[in-house]
Amino acid sequence: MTDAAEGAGPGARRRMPHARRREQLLQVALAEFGRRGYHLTQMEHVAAAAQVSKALLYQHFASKEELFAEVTETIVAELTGRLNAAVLAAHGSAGGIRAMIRVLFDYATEEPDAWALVVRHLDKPEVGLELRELRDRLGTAFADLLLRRRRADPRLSRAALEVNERRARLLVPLMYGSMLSMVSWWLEHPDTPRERAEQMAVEFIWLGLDRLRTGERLPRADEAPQAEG
Amino acid sequence: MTDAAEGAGPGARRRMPHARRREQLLQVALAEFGRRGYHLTQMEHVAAAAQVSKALLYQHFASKEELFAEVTETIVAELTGRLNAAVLAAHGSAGGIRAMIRVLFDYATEEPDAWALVVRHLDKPEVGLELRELRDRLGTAFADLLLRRRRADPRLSRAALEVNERRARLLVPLMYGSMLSMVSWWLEHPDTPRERAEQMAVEFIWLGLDRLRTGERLPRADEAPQAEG
DNA sequence: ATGAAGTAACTGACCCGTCAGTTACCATAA
DNA sequence: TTATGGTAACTGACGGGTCAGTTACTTCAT
Repeated sequence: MTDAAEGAGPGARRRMPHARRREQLLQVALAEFGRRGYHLTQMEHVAAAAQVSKALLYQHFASKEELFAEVTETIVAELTGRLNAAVLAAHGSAGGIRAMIRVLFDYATEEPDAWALVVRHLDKPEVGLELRELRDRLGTAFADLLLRRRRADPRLSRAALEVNERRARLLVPLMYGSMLSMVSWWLEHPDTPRERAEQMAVEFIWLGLDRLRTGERLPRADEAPQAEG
Repeated sequence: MTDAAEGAGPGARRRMPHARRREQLLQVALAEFGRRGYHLTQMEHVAAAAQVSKALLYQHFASKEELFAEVTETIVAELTGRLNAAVLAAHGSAGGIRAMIRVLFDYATEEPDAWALVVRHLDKPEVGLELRELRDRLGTAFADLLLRRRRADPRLSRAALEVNERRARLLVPLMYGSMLSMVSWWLEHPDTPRERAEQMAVEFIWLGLDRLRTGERLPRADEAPQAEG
């Protein structure tokens, strides 16, 4: 992006100030890690992609792990921030769902490498942990959003609220999984219009969420329910 | 399992016939790969876990890749088989959903290492592909199940059927993602009763699926729908 | 000239895969 | 039963390639 238009001259792109170089390296590293995953990415790949020697890379980052950690931290911070902002700005839970989904589609489109890192390359156990934390943090925030109005309702007893909370927490992985899965699917099927995919996800999740407010609602009986008790 | 009770004697467990040893090695390799993922698992780990030399391992499997491929192939075949059987044996789509979810919970409980391999360790790109194929195969089968009755309905035009099909395919990643995500979440929260998690997933997905038969149904308007058009 | 930006060449460790050699087991004959 | 030879299961030790991280040196801006 910024690197070809940087130094103006034809082959004269070298000798950047420290901070700018660091930024560039982070960007390049993100792309490499995103494309190949942690283990298949070598420090030399990153250096070569930045048209720089490996040693220089090590003057900016003490180790491969540190570089990777910094990259993922950036991603997680960015994505969390976007989602939080979107959810906070949205009106009610339907708007919140639509906003979250839109953020995810946007992010996956704008930053495909970062997205790949988030959803596919969990090979580094440490990162798996971090991402699960991200999911849980988002989940909690979202459950809070859903329950905000109910919490403010003075008619609801503390016990009833707790039941609601537990239900909401159970719904979180379902929503989260559907969203991620839908985005990934859509990326692999570009012929499908994004609007359709988004709308489908919103409605699917919204209907599931509906349970939270309307209470239990079993599958219709018109189709031989479950065979066993 | 069978290895401690095998040779009877205290330290006398060695020298198995070819086929049995091969089975044991596959089992051990599955556990190792499942726990550490492909790249962090070394052939020596597998050999050591089987209380055998690395060289012997290489007499059964030509390479690390081949060993891994054989392991994953086993898993995919097993899981696909179970799911297909469950869906075929179930009555209608509600039963099908419940059956699929039950299979997934069972499998994750009985074979935690295999499960980990399926949902977490996608670091080998090749395996990621295989698993996406698995998902697509299952998705197609499931969409077929859902549409079976509609296809047999002579009143539905070919065009109407096609719309249904397209909708069904869009729903597949949503269902698939929710199911996997719910199982993974439940494994991390053992205090939640499995029945609750299962039931929640069934209802969530069932409601989402409901769209397929009832047609479009937008989120309720009681909550300031979406902000923009 | 001074120091920061940058590199080529190098080191050490790790790990896949191999090979020469050893051990347990089994068949057949004395 | 016991000796003998054949074979399949098994191992220790090492070659060879790869890759994270280092060192000693050069280039450029001010």
